[in-house]
Amino acid sequence: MELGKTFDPKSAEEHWFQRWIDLGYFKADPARPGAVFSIVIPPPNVTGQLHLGHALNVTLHDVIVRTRRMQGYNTLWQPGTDHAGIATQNVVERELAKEGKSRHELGREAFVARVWQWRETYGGRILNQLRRLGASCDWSRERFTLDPGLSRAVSEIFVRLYREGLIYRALSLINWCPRCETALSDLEVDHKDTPGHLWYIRYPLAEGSGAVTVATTRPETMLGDTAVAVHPDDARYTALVGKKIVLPLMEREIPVVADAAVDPAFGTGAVKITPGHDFNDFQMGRRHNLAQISVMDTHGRMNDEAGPYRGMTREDCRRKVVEDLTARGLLEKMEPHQHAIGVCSRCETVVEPMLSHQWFVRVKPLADEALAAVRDGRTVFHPKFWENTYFSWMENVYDWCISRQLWWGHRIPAYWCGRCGELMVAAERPAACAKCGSGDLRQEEDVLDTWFSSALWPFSTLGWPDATPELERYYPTSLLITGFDIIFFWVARMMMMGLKCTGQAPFRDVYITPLVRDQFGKKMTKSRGNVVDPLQIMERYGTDAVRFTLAQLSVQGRDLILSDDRLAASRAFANKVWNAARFVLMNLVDAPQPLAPVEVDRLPLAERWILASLDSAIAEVSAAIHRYEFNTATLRAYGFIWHEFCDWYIELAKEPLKAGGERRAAVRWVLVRCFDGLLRLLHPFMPFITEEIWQALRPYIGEPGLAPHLAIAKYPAPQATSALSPNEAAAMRRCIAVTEAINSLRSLLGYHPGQRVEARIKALGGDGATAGLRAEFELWKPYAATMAKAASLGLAAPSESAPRGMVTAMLEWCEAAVMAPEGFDFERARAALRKKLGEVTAHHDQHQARLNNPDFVAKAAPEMQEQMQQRAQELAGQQALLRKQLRLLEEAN
RNA sequence: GGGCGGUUAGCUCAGCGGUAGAGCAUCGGCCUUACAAGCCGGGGGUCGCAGGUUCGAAACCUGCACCGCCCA
Repeated sequence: MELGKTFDPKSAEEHWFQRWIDLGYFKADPARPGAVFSIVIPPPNVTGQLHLGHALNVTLHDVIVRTRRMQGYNTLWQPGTDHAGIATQNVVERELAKEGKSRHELGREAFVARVWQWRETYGGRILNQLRRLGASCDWSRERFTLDPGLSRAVSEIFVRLYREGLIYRALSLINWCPRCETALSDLEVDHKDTPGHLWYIRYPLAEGSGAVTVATTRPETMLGDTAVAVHPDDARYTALVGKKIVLPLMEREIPVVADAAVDPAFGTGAVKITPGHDFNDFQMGRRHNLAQISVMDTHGRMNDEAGPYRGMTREDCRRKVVEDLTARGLLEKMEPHQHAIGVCSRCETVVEPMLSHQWFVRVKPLADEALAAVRDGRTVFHPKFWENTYFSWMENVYDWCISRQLWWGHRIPAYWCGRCGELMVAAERPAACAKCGSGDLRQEEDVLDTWFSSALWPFSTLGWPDATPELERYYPTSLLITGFDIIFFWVARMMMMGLKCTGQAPFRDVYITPLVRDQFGKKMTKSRGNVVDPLQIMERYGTDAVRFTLAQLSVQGRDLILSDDRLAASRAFANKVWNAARFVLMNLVDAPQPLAPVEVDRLPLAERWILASLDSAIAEVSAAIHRYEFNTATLRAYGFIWHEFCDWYIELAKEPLKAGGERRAAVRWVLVRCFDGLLRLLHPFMPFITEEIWQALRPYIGEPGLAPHLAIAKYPAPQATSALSPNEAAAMRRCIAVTEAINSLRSLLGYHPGQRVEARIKALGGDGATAGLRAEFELWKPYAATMAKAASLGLAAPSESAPRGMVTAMLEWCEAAVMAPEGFDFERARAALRKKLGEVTAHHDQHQARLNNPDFVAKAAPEMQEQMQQRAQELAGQQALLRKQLRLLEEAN
């Protein structure tokens, strides 16, 4: 089979992915024996569209999963999506709005049906995009957080936690989004620094003519004030504590209280207390037994408690309150003031702290377990420093508000008796009230926070609470790969719930991916407009190149900056692999299928060298993947393929291929063995191009039980490491160094690339060194001669001086010389030698200075001193030779 | 305000106690039949700043500056 002149990523991507799926290669089978590798995908939001964060995340997943699969692990990669309560409900509501309808007109049941319909139509989009990246998930196991099984897990754990007192319902102050009309958890509120004002308002004392001035950023909430507070040690206000104040506009009497939480340095040191609309005030209110007054409704409009301001929006009310206070001379002043405003992370509406009845998880006991699991190393973060982030959150947890006033989600399994008001929490709807026996039961309207169900993902997807074979086999999972931004939202909560429900931490390792930034180092956000669409760059560069680039830029603990240059370089690499494959296949046209095996130990040096290099690449790449050092892994694979295999071995293979016979047969076998190995090594990073090439190469591979496709072929194992001795490896390094030196001289002397040159080398270090070099030189001389286009390449005796007209270059252990062409301007060569002499001299002086330092002699390790001594001598020798050569060149012309 | 990460060649990053590296870009020479998405060669860095530890620091410690992020 011949490969086309260029690789067509598009057709290969579509073709091979479909084949792999059709053949069921990614299906997990719990019954299969062997070590397990399991991983769950961070379920993307059903409303989601692929962004670079997903692309990176999925690429790294796939690299590991494909590697493990090829290594023979029983592998499960569990895919799916989450239902994204608020986001999805918003999308469908917007759709309805276009039709001039609201969800309330539709009613709950019809609306939910409509959302399901939306989900059927569009919910698979993000997963299809992940497939285009080549994600080798077990797609037959796709799960959705609202699936019956996963919903059952939600009810089950809800009831369990409720019975244990870890879930409770209470009237409390929570974050409320007036636009989404739902409660939010602390984590769903973003704090934005916003320029605002600080208003100084005079609150008159109930008795006498005095007043106290309070400073506030939210004057409209004064309507709900139930106290004024000062610091107990604040001498300015000691006399006021315990006095009454008449709250302006509302004309209500409120007390002045002393509380250590007041910052005397803020504003005037006296603050208004609004327990119904501020978290700090809520706490303070509890300490002082203050009334909690809510002055707004669920839309963020002023309610009856706001008296004359009833019906106004928060914003209008603020203007009116300020106006009224000004009119009464109670507004002392107004200053610009920067402060953090909480906004809904979904819709950016300013959230309102609101008093309401909600359901909460008592997090502390769960967090303690989750903390312990990371502290004692049951779960390990990579990079390790992310554990600090996890700890800091876990150590400062608040109870988690899990109820949402939405229609799309898991409806809370709680029921009220219509007759006696009894509350019952049960997985199944009770037939009758447990207390009075009435059949008039009403289910809680609220649904659960989406993250509540996501927290169960690693085991709910495997069938929990049933003891399924999947749960038995694949839980706990091996690894979680995700971004740092959801350590709190998701990782922490999975840890808590996993430990609570199963007694085991849900994953062994947590790899935190870098953050993808644009080429200017900026975070990609919709508002900046610098979001790059991965599908577009996949079209432009090919999916393999995009994947390779993302993996290559994944350095632990560093952000990832994506640029066109990098992508282009990866595409060039794919092209290189493709062309190398064409070369190999071109030379196999009439070869037997499979090739007859050869005895590795009896192969020539170059063959054993490249096979051993492949082995070391295999070892290093797989070790790097194992340590989650994707950058190291890709660079090593790249280096081997481009610089060892293509630059050297392919070039050296050309001559024996031309020669035919046994030499050709051996080289063919080595080419196939190397290419097979490097394709297997590269497959997890670039699955499509490698499969395409491997299919063409496959007939020549002689392996018992060879897999039909690369996707499930065995991971390459070292085979020839022992066939190359350390001495031979060093010999090849010397061969390469000599070649490079001669090529450098060729360039200096202005030779045309095709022209052959006369060259020779001479060992430094006298007769012994020359004799030592003699044997290996005969072995690698043909390689160096080929690679440096040398018509002749000799090894000179130490006493032999260079013939007239030869120009020399200095290596650490030898000098290499090339005959200059007719009419060459030797001044250029002298300049090169002088430069080299300068370098060597500087270097030598550096060593000598060190050796002359009495402290070094007294304190440095003896081996180090010896090493330095030796090095200095070598450098001195090189200096002397360079000077001699310079002299000779000057005489020559 | 507290914390975390970063600062090494024009760019993106390795190196993390003993001769400063890679890829890309750049410059010079080449269409040498696998590949010009290529080949050969070259240039380019007082390793953010200031102290300290050490015989020796890009690397370890302290402080500072700047960039980015998280939490309050």
